[in-house]
Amino acid sequence: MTTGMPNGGQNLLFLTDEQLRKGIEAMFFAYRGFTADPDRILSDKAYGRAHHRAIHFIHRNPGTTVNNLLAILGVTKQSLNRVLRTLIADGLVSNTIGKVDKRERHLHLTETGAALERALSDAQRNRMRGAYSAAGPEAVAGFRAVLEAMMDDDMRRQFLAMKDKQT
Amino acid sequence: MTTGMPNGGQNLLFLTDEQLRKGIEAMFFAYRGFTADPDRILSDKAYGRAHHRAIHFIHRNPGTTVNNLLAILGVTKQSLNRVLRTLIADGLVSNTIGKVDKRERHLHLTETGAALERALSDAQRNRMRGAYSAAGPEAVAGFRAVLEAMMDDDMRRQFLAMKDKQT
DNA sequence: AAGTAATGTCAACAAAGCTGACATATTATG
DNA sequence: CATAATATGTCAGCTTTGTTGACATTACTT
Repeated sequence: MTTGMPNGGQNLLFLTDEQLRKGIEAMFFAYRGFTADPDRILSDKAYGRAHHRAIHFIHRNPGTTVNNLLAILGVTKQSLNRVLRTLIADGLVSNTIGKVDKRERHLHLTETGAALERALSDAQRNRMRGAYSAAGPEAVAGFRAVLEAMMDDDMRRQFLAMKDKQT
Repeated sequence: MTTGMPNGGQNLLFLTDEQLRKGIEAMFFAYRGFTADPDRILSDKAYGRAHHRAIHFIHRNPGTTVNNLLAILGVTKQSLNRVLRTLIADGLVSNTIGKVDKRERHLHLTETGAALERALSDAQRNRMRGAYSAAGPEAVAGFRAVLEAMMDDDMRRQFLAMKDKQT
């Protein structure tokens, strides 16, 4: 509103420890809300948050390789494999050998997988939509700006790369 | 951005599924950054994120009872007890019998506990401060508004109650 | 042909959540 | 006062999801 300038000096006046602490607590409580709806859906189906993340990013990056997914999720291949194995066995994810490089496996959601993805993301988007419209459009821009600035550099690159791909 | 008015109708136009999805992903990646620094500190000391949360909220609510802490953290008493037991055994948290109700135990950080709390929250505040000043003061207000709107009602009440207590 | 890369898998372990059962004080209530 | 409810602690067992380390297979690169 006021200046819009990247003026380091003035801003610091507002960043008391108390304010920063409230920001920290807001992240904590909000993240709980953020994951609550999908968690409820998943608990019926013997899947957990790890499955949700895999499904989400396979949906976002159809045909992604395992290695790419590992980089996005930031877990070990053993950990991801455990999740992926059940999703493939249950017919939610398909695994096709790469045409150019046959070592790679390209991951896609099946119809069933896409249906679960829709259920999960509908729930999560509903919450996000509610928060966005309660807070107003200016708030949304601020929200996104702070979150983006909070990421590690690597993650921000990942995040922005996905944006460029599919916006 | 555009108008600045609390116009409900227009806003919905901007809330495309894609935009909502980007918000969801921003939360995911930002939360990783948010916890990264404390996690690094804790991994040296055989403590985890659960210990961090307990320490944080005991610091914020000195003298809190176990039941109150359970409500804030949203875990079972068995789970909290495991964490609390080690913190007390290690001399980071003290446990005093209530004066008015002798069933209650009031929790405080010891000197050692407060020192660890400071290390942890310094790291986390530094990240938060960086994000805030990168994003600017308007963004901060928006960030907080969206996060608050994203919480479950119970959690929002907890969150605001702590604000009122110690701002 | 040898080395590197991508993937998968086994085993063992740890953190942190859960349920259920039960014990001990202490307080509240009929 | 006797009984019920509350606050806390603890044991045991189980689940999810992360970790290391080792090793195999296939395919690409040099």
